[in-house]
Amino acid sequence: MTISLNHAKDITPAGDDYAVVSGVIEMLTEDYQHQPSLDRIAGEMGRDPLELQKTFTRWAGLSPKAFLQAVTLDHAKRLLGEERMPLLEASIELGLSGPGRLHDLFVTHEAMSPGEWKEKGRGLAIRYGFHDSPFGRALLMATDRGLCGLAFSDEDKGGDQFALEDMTHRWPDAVYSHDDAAVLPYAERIFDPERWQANEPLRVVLIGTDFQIRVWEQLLEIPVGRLCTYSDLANRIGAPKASRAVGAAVGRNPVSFVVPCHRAIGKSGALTGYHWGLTRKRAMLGWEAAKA
DNA sequence: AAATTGTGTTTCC
DNA sequence: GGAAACACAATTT
Repeated sequence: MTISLNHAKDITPAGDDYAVVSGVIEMLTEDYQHQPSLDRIAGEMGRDPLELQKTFTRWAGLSPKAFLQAVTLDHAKRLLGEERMPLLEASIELGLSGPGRLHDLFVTHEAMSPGEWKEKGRGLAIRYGFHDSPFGRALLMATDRGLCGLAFSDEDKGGDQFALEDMTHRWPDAVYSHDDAAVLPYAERIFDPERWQANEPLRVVLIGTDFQIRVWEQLLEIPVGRLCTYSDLANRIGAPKASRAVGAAVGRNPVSFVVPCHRAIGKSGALTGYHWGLTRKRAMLGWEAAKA
């Protein structure tokens, strides 16, 4: 029995779609110098070329070939290169420097310092749930004040259990309750670019140290399709030599994707690490390149 | 290209 | 408090 339903509207990947697509992405980004053909890719993965291309295109919004061009290091370098000279000035001119200004996702955020967290955090209720996303199975967490966590679950890396523990370990004193329905609106809103509107702001609660929050706020100023180096971020928070510390803070961002930690790269243009997998970071950048 | 040194912040004794 | 670990970067072999 094969699945013959053909809902063109349903973009959400089902089953092993994400596994297939991420496999392709991995292959392409590891091997982009050889510019492997579609047939070759499909052969390697034991899939039908036509079917593979359809799946990939439906999922990523661009063909494997286009993706190959879009997400190689060349792309990263080009984006960075275009911005290089005017980067500091341009970023300010675009109104990026204003405190809590508008940004691409129209996210309104409020910060919770560690002190606040310690006092009020105990007993703070966090609801969480799992939903499919363009980047695989996502774990969302929310307080009554807004979204506070977004993670991803991979079957081969511990699945839901691992993702959940990774997140709950960050705020051990909170009270957690499983409630898929409660976070569904967030899932629908976050992964639909059509709804990134000012009249539909997304409320986010940032829980972290003072330094981390400064870094995360800077991340929020990076527009879709643009990249930023760790040292740029360090400069913008007024700690030019702290790029390494910035990297560590970026990596600890609890609200993955919404706070666009995937748009931070090394100064050389190389894509550095990603908490939820480098492949997913590439996928996000490719997805955004296609939307932007 | 790889190893080395200088870094700031957080975490874990 | 101090050491070790980091999603970095600049400088040396």
